[in-house]
Amino acid sequence: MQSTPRPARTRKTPDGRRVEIAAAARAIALRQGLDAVTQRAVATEAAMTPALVAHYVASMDALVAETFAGIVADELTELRELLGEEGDPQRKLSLLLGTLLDGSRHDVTSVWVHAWALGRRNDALAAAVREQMDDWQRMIRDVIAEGTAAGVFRCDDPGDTAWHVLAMIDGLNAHALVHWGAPAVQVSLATQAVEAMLGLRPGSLAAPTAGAAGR
Amino acid sequence: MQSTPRPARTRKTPDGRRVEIAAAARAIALRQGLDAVTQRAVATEAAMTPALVAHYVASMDALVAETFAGIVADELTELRELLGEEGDPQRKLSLLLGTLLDGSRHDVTSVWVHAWALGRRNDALAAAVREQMDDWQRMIRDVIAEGTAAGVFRCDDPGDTAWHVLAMIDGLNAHALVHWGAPAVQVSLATQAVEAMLGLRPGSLAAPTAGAAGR
DNA sequence: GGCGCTGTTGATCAAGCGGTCAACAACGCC
DNA sequence: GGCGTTGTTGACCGCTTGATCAACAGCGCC
Repeated sequence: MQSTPRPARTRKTPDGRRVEIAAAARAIALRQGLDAVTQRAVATEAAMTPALVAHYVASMDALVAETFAGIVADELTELRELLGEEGDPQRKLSLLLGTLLDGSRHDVTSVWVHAWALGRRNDALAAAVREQMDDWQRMIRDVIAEGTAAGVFRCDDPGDTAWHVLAMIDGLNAHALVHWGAPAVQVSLATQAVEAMLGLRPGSLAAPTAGAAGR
Repeated sequence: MQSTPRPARTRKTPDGRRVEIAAAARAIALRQGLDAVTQRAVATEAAMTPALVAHYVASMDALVAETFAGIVADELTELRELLGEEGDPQRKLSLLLGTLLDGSRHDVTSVWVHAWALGRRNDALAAAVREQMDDWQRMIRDVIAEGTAAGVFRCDDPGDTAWHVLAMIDGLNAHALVHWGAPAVQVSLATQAVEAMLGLRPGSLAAPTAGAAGR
């Protein structure tokens, strides 16, 4: 009847541990927020010792920054793949709005909001936030530029407009975190707004089979 | 040569102390962020003992919530006064966008972002956030409703549209916190978007003597 | 089958947090 | 001028955080 059955110390490869730590950090960030990514929380989640987490990570600030970057970069990749299947710029933009505003991504939005807040005291995180925001803006800018090149959109500066569209999406999602408004209304109004910014006829960006694009 | 000249204990009225504490908390929130409002930080700022802060405050969570509510409620009052002088709904809305997007309120925006993040673990703060967001939405809704009543705006649901406008403003300001984009471009695009949502002719919401409205 | 490289651990540290409490002392009242 | 009310204080407590380090022990290699 051994009271503490000796935790059966297992020995794994450094790369394996690093993967486990990253996965645990990501799970915690999505479930409880980026500020819950602490040495001990990650250690518990990954079933290891806090000291081991510290051993594999330069600093907790760095781990938080990497976790943030990983989450939002994957989200971007996912969306790029979804949009890649669509050729028409209008439908592509419509799909983008519909997907990002469908209310199924509260966890990622929470990570964004926490990152903006925590970036004030975590330089690595602040840098990662700037980098990821730039990546997202570029993606939207490319969609818009594609449309203007095809003569479908009319827009002075696709870069500026992309920033605005991104800010609108982030603002709506951040609000949804506390206000839980109906996604459908948001998509409709956002679509109106984007149509105006791109010189499109009202209604020409109608949602494509709304809700079909699962996460 | 007294080493510690005995801090000369002063005795003030409870109300006076409460005011001092509130002022210190507000200063810290605006200067360093809502998460820097700690017992010790407030005590240092207000030149008193941490224990005295604890004595006058139900809990630090409550103080943080009150500090947040005070800051953004004052901001709203200020804006209401500014808008009250203007009679025309179009110019009122234009003034609203121009003022809130002039880039001079990073400190308050930071407080908003921190509140969204911290609200997850501070129930009192979360409640205050919902309350203040509702107040802001009502203010914008009234401006829009005024315009629709006058037959100038065309809008299905002023409430929904107000939520959208507020989200857009918050998103743009949150972005400005890390992206420092040019305010002028933001105002221009936001104006286009709002015009579309209110069935206005492009250009009819042109900024009124841009930049004239000081803080 | 033993040895050593190296992954792993528990103990421990300083710092910072919110909150409590008995003791102190300023100020007004009688 | 003494006294009591009450605002104020320092010394704590328990807790959580990130980080360090000597010591331990798998696992592969010879």
